[in-house]
Amino acid sequence: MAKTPHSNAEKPKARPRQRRKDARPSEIIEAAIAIFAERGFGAARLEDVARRAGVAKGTVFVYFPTKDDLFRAVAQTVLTSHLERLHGAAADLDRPIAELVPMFLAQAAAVIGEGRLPAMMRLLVAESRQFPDLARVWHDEVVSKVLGMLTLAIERAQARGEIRPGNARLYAFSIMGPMLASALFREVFRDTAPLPDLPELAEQHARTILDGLLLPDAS
Amino acid sequence: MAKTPHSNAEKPKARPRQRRKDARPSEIIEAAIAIFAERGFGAARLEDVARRAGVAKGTVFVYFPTKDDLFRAVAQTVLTSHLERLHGAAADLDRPIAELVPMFLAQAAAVIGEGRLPAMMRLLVAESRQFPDLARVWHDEVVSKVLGMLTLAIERAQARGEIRPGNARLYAFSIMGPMLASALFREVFRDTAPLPDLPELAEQHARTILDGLLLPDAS
DNA sequence: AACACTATTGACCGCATGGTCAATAAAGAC
DNA sequence: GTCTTTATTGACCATGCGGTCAATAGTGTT
Repeated sequence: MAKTPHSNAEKPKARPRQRRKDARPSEIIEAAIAIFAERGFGAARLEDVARRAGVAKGTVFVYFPTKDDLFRAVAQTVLTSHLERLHGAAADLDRPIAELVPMFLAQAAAVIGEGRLPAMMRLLVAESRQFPDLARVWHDEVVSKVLGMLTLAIERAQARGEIRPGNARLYAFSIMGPMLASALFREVFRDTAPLPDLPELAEQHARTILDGLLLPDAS
Repeated sequence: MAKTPHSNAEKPKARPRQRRKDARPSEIIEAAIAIFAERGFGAARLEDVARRAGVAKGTVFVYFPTKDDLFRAVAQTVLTSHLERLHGAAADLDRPIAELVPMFLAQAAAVIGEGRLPAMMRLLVAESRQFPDLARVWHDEVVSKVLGMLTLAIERAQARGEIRPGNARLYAFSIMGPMLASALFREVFRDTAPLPDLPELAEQHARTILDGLLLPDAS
């Protein structure tokens, strides 16, 4: 961990102090998201968060009494930012499953591809033991809801005779699983492996799930 | 983090010292796997690892100069223990895909359900940024190989006209994704949600992937 | 301009824990 | 039994970082 030789050729700017009580929390949270995503919760230093937020270390503690509290705030922020998008998709569960699945997966690809959800997933996976309450909240607010929506849509389609009988919840796993897996894949192997193209995966997986891999036997 | 009131009604046994140079490393690694799995790398204390291995803290450092080294040893151990099983499965890539996929998924369900691979996955996901070299090794030794085998099997089946054309690597994601996702799901939500039954998922997902969700239109 | 209020600061503290090492005692040689 | 070797120990050190707080300086008020 060699440290830059400390060349004080120029001081770090000493920007004049500013008072912006109400802008601070979100700025600090934003910085924390970046730092946590980069180093993980345990290895992240609050001083780095502070610097990134353009603030002194003490200021962080003014708004978040504890590192844990900051992490909770981060999780909560990312969560709510995604909840809104989720509510939007709650409509049209009764459309034909052959339309719904591709839409669903394309949507998932978009969310995963752009936002900070994958990084948050990584953090939650990493810290689920240290913060079981956060795991629970995310489960109840996101995972369970998404899974529930999908399951419901599937059951309705089954009732309509569109798709095969079978455990609807497991079908939901079949549908979502590859998207989640590839989201984490991208996080973990970002610099190591060729990353799967999300929209392409979404599109092909939708077709696969609906029609199956097998070609009709032409023999 | 209240500490037990330190009732020294009985000392921790003071077991007589033993010298077993060659048995130590594996014992320590075993203990480390347990502790890391339980608390994560960052939060794990080497003293706990030592106690669990029935050894003094200093002894750990005799065999593993650094906490990082211990983690690497842990990752390496779990890796090799799974590599053997992998080689076994390398055979029969040319069997009909309709047999291969269910076998593959059932195998995956078994490995995930019993061993310490899910915990190791969690650790790797968590620490992939701190230990990019480990991420790379796991990718090259496990992920890439599994994906490669599957991809190859799929391409051959395509050449035989068994299954649809399409990006074989993404097909591999479609096949494995749900198993990986549910492995992590179980790790993260172990105490929070009803856990999907792995063999059942494997079996149903195999059928879904092969035949698709849609029923032939009987209208 | 003087003042009051308080957001902000950064030097400081304490603790937890990774890491060291001189002392100790098992195990074997004789 | 005595001696040698060295695996093992646990008290100890050093450091990094979470967390505190008296001092400081924006900002609005008069």
